[in-house]
Amino acid sequence: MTPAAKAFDLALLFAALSDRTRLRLLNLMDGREVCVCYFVEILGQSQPKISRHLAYLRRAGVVAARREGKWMHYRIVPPTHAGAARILREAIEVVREEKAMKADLARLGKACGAPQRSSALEGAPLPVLVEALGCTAC
Amino acid sequence: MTPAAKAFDLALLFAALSDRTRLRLLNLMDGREVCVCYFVEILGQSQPKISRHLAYLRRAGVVAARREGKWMHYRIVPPTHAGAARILREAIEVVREEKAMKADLARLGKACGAPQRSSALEGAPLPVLVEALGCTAC
DNA sequence: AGAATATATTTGCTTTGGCGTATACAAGGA
DNA sequence: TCCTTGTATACGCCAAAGCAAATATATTCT
Repeated sequence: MTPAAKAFDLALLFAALSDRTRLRLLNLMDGREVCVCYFVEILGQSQPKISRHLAYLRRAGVVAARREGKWMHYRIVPPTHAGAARILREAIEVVREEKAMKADLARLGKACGAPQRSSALEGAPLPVLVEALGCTAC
Repeated sequence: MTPAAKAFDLALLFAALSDRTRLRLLNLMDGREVCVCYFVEILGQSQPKISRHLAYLRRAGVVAARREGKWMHYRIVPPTHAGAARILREAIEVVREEKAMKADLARLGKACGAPQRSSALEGAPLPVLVEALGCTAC
């Protein structure tokens, strides 16, 4: 059996990708670890809604969470299934081309580097590039 | 606006790919136009179920149908959205590696070239490579 | 300990989607 | 025209999923 033929439900991965909010979250997490408060601020959607979609992605094995004090950081964890990993990468690359997705990333950049951070984000830990993290899951 | 940034709902494409039966259908249609009766025979599932999933794929813009007498032939139609087309191709290539998908294709080959075709398929039109069709949608 | 903050989960509701069964439609043959 | 065959759709049911609002949990601060 080829390594790519393991018991992995690809349909489940596609289900995880089949929601616009989740695609936006993945786009924001591409290459960096992000704190929940940024998602809420940038997507402009309710905190429970964001949390629910993050939980969905976590159950699907697509993201992992790390707690730091009262903050939760989420990052993408590439599936061990080689084909699934290819699909996930391709999905994110394609999605990134959308105007709305670029706008999300721009807002993330602004929220971080802002001269005066948004009041809702005072004290929030900045997103960190995943390469800079200890490789807990790589 | 880049050509890849058109109003195309990628989440909808992923939803179309998020069902195992639909992935099996797409795998069988990869590169060829197939008659519904083969799907029923090879997947071993009820004809209404097959038809419903084909209708779903058609609504999602992923496949097109062609009538020939009482037979309906389905084929994949690559989305005009370049990114969507890449994702669809990648999905099919990954899915094809699964053992069960290879078995489906083997059964399709056998059902066509069989010395005595299965009784359920007597008279059914053979699948045809898409390159051999008039390019009605390419 | 008590209050405040960040996040997660539950509840109740609505929509979507999958299935089996029954039925409708379309085309060809007798 | 009737009958058969291939395919599509309608119906009824149930599970999953999306949402908003409320509540629970975890952590820090005072």
